[in-house]
Amino acid sequence: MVAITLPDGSVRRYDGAITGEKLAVDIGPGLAKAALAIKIGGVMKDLTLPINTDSTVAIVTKKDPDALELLRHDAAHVMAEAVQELFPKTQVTIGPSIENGFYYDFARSEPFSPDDLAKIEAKMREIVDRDEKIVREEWPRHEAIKYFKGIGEDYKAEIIQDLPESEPITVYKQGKWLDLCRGPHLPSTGKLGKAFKLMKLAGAYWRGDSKNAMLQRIYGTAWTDEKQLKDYLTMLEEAEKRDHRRLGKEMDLFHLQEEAQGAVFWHPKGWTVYRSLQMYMRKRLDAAGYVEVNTPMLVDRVLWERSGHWENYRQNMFIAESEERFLAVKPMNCPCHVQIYNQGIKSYRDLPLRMAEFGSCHRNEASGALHGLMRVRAFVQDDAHIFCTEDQIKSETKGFIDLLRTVYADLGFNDVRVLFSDRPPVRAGDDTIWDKAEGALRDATSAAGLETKLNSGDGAFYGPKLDFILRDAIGREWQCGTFQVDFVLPERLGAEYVGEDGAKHRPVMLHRAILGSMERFMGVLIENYAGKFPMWLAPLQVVVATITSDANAYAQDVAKTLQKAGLRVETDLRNEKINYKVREHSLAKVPIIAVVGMKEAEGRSVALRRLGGNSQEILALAEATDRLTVECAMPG
RNA sequence: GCCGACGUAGCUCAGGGGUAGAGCAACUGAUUCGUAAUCAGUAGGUCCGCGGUUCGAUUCCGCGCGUCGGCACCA
Repeated sequence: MVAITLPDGSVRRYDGAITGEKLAVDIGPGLAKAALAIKIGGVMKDLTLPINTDSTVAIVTKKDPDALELLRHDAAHVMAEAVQELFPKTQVTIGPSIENGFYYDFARSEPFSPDDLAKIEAKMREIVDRDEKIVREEWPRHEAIKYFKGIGEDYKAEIIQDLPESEPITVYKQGKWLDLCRGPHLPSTGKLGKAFKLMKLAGAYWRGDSKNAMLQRIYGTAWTDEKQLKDYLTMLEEAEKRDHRRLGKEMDLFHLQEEAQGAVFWHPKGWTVYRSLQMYMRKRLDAAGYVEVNTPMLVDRVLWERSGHWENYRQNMFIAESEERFLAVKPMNCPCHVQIYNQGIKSYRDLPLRMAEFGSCHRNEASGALHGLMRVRAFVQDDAHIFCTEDQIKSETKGFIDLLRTVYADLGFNDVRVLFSDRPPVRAGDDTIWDKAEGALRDATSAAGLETKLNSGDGAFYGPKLDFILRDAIGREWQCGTFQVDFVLPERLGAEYVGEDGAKHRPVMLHRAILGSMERFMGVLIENYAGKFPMWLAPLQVVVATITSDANAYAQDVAKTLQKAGLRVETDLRNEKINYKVREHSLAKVPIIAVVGMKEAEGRSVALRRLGGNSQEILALAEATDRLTVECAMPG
């Protein structure tokens, strides 16, 4: 007797083993048709798997959110079959489901062309129409290796060889085609449906290692129905519209050019936003008890040797030479901050010392890594180092987390995730120090009530760290803030303080940034707001636009009044219709258009039109000035 | 760095072995208008760079540079 418990709590009993397929038929013909897989004890399995022990199960249909993963994995298989039908000498390697879709990596001597994607997609639709049954088989390991080697699938043979002995070797057949796969899969290719689309071609290293061969990856997206597919494609279009590189050009914020790869030319408007952001940060840092410093960009190699950067990070440092001295352009500010700390004798009464710098750093990033503002070679960190005692780690960690949350909230980000990275394989400092550092950070985060996810082995070479990842308006994640506990650098660079006991002690250094890189954060802000900055950040806050040239003098008066109140204002006195002006400044994302015609001039008023709205508010000039001043005030 | 695609006016893009094209923007003139494009005209090019093939290359081929999409990297 096998007792099967269904999600509604009802129990069905069978004499022998039962498959999900039969179970679904038993429950009803509708379900039988819709069934894609079965969850046994919450684990997704094939519908054809015999169940011979008492189990709690659920039939999975496309309504189940987990069905998407199954569907996408099948899409990868169907694509692989299509590719091998069209391009017989291609080897298949791996093809998982991923967020929003799937990919498959192929090994083939000739590259796929973008035109091939359309052919492959058409072939995939044929395979779906064929509605081939998908059948699972378990093969003896040696036979499987022999088989895959025999048909020239060396990568598959390698995968099998590396699978643990305990793992059964399973093969899924769909029609004449088969693939090594752990499963589970849909019952037939027809169940995939046609809400998929091949998206792009890319290179990818075998097993993700740059020492290995480069394979050809084809990415696709797949959904349970056409509407979802269409929504996803629309979302991509929207994301493209808010791409910071595009908006940077459209809004005249900045540009990049090849003579300064990975470095930003900030235009007046972009720099206005940048400066506003920086002024805001200074205000927050002042309030949180930081002091600000500024340190050299070019520093002799000997300091980097002492700090450990020369050993651990030289490849990414720009080097300069002068009078037989080797200088490095600083990739980080920490060693310089320790130099300031080391001037004079520090007492425990000086701690914690919170030393901030908008530090201009250069890192020689791989050319292929560069990406607009998001990944640059020259950038400014909102960096700071907190020198403190071990006892102060907890309260300083908490203080930092509070500050970070405030800043993110002010900038419109409320969804923040935190990763805890522990010791990396290559590191400075011995294990006792690492035990201490990791322990201290762990204690501090739990004391601050911070939930973290472990990111094993990803710490900085001098200490464990927290990474703060925020989610933007369209759901994308950006790693911005960081917090690192460091017992190593103070030691290497000889930082000390005199304790209450009169003896010398080592301070702990907490490296921390909230925005991370100013450049990158600007990119994140542009994309998050789609260029429609909040008033206090907007490069231009008000345009005073005239209806007729008779109002020009008054418009200039209005502009001057608003400017005196500290607002960023321009006038538009051009001989154009008001429609034209409204359209142009709306497209330029100016938050307020103050329209003035003769009526306003005579009554000393303005007609305010807000970005995104289509109504006007007529206010006396003095009142408009007061209100706008309040609205444009920086938070904090 | 690796794989692939791309590089044409300020911008977005079309074109193609034989004098280089559009829209928007710019400039000039007319229009003085009440909340998302007034009309007319003018000007604008090393078709990324260097080589090669060709009577002739912006177009075809090779190399280089850059950009884009991924991969790897991101202390």
